[in-house]
Amino acid sequence: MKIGELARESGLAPSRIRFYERQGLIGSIDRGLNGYRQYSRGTRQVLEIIVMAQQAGFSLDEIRNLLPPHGKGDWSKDRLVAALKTKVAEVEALRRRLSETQAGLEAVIARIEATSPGGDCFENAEGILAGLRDQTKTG
Amino acid sequence: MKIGELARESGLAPSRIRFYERQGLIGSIDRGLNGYRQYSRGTRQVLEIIVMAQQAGFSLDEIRNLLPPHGKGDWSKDRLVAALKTKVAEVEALRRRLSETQAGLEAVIARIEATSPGGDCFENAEGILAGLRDQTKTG
DNA sequence: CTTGACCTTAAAGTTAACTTTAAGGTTATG
DNA sequence: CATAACCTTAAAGTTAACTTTAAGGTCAAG
Repeated sequence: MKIGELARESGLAPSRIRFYERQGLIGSIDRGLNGYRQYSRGTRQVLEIIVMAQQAGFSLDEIRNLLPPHGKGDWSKDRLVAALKTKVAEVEALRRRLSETQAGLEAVIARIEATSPGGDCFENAEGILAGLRDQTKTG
Repeated sequence: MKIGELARESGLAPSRIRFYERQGLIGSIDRGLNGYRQYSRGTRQVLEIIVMAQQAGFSLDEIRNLLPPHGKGDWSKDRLVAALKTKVAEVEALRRRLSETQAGLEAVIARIEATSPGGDCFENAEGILAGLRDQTKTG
């Protein structure tokens, strides 16, 4: 399987696949006589794992450290679980912060909609500021 | 008030304040005879508003469009409310996605911890992949 | 009058995760 | 056999939001 085909199947641009190779996320694979990369079916799965991990919020750096050393197919279960748990905690924290942000924004909207139509800039500004500040401190 | 003092009060680096000026987020202000920037108290509030808006997920570009044109102190209330509502919807969507991600990660952790200690790489890999895929599609 | 803490500018550097470009070799098709 | 559609590489460009650097002016203290 050449890179173009892998690209079509995985939905990633060829440049992106080569980039992942340069970054050490996928091993440097076989080449044909012409120098073209020849991929095995497994590579597609590795790519899918990378994309999934990215969606879960892992950086490429983190993913590289989680992926098994090229050649050896062996994840350290403990390391993997630990990393996943850390990431869950991070996601959880981010989620909470977003909830606060959302509540804050909604409060600000309510506040603005309640102002008299002709209110001037800095009255509004300070109201908004106060609203946001309360929310971000409290929430 | 010179830039260093404003920086201390606002907690932002001087370079960051100058950067905001270059980006048109705060107006080009008065200069002393020596060429030093002279800030009024109001600038600090503008900076706080910028930071708050950033925390709410607005990009500097968006903030620039929300902030009143320099000199004129007048927000268009409707434009502001519309932008805030759009942002709330975006935050809401992101929050939902994070919930899914979190559930997915937790499911994957449970799955890994349930595997036999000697499971090999690609069995695990595919299980993880399947778990993540289910979650990201379903959730 | 010199030292150090400020201030000024323009321009270049940083980070992540890629993409684009330039320059060239290969393969399939009419 | 020409032409298009592939493939190769290294290097430079992209974006956001800044920071850092270089080179220099200003100001207060001793």
